[in-house]
Amino acid sequence: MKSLYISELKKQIGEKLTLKGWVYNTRSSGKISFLMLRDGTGIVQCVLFHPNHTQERINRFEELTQETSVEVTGLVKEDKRSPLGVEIEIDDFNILSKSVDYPISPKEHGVDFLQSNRHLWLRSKRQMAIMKIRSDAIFYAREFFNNLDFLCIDAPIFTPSACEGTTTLFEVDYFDDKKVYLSQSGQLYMEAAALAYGKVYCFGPAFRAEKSKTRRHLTEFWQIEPEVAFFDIDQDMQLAEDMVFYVLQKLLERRQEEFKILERDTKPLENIKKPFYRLSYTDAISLLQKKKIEIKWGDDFGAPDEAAISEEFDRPVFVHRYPSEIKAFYMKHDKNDDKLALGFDMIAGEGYGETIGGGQREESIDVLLKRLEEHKLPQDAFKWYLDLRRYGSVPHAGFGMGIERFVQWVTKTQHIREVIPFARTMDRTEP
RNA sequence: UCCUCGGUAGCUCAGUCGGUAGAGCGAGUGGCUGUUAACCACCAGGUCGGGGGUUCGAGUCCCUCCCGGGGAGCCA
Repeated sequence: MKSLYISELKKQIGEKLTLKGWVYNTRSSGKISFLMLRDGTGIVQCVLFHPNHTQERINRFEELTQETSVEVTGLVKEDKRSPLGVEIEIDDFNILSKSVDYPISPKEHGVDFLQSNRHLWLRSKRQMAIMKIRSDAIFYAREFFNNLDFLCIDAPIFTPSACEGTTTLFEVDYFDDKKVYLSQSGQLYMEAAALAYGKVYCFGPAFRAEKSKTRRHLTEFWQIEPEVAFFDIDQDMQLAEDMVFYVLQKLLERRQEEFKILERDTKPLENIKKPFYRLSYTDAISLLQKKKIEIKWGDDFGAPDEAAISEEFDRPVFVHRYPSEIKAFYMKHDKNDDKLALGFDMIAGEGYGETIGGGQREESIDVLLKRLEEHKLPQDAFKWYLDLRRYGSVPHAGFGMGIERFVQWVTKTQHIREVIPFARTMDRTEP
């Protein structure tokens, strides 16, 4: 007997085959029983019409509790009532392993309970849809860079120092009383790689010991970080725009069904066109002041400010050229105004704030040495980084996109914890 | 770290003025020939987060600790 996945059933009408999976739910109505079978690729309804079966099999059907693993043999039939278009007329089934008192019912649950049962919560329809979109977002972001001949260069996770002095790092005991830190960004290493190979990117986890307890923060998240030699800030923003647009189009093409499960209205995403808006920091401040929001030049944006900016536009906005004082030491300053740094953030639409942060890096060793001093950073920790400016330095730029921030926006999910398989937050590291 | 909200049945919650603990869902049992988070009937299920205090009497008031949610700062 052929064994197949539920996602392939539409091409199998009239075939007799075996499906392996788990019980999503059962229903019965007198002489007819229904089994919703889940196998990770989809959910299909299997029908047991009692008059066609032995009493033993009908009794055995009663043992199909939620999440029992089971093997079902039957005929694939077209059925217009089914959302899938097909259903299975059961011949026989075989219980592989029973599931007793499965804690997650198909009804409502609180965030705490679901997070504690994340290992099981992942089996639900909604989580399945989110994970498929996440998987595709990663795949297509990588594909975008591969298509442009970028090299994927992996950055280390153990790092000797901070890439931004301000953020908090997780400290790890290394050998012989040595301390290392979990990487909060691959950027510095991508700069080295860009000067070696021109166009590079990395995709990996980032760790930040920020004591943030919000629906937008994780202590462990994944980001994709390209870096390009001879790029300036404007080319960098263009690259970010092209990447976001590319991934969006692919997701809209491939994941309509998942968006439907998530009840995500895709109109706002479909309406997004190139070019995205560009807004200088200075103009953004005026815009906020015009909206009677209390903010002055030199302040950094908070989450409500970002939301206020994004609601003025029907597509993502790049805010660029921030005051250098609120940006990292490695950012190149604007040659037209030294108070400005050539950095940008991309603010996604619909109230979802900063999704991308990037900019042009300082390539002069003299300027960089001065900056390290100003930021009170230890020079010896950045010795190798300074070498990049010693041996054939060139202008270069890059950015980092938090994949969870992106997926959260695209799926319009309330909590960022739902868009990563196993979330790590300030006070939760289980399961 | 600070602000704020919460912890009552397996889950989601209600519980008035301090007076002896409730619902829906889920589980279980029975019924129903097409159900889509099915429906109908019946039924079991409680250390009211922990500790202390006030009171004749505390889920309810006070103190304290623990746990969780949301937000600020910071960030992707």
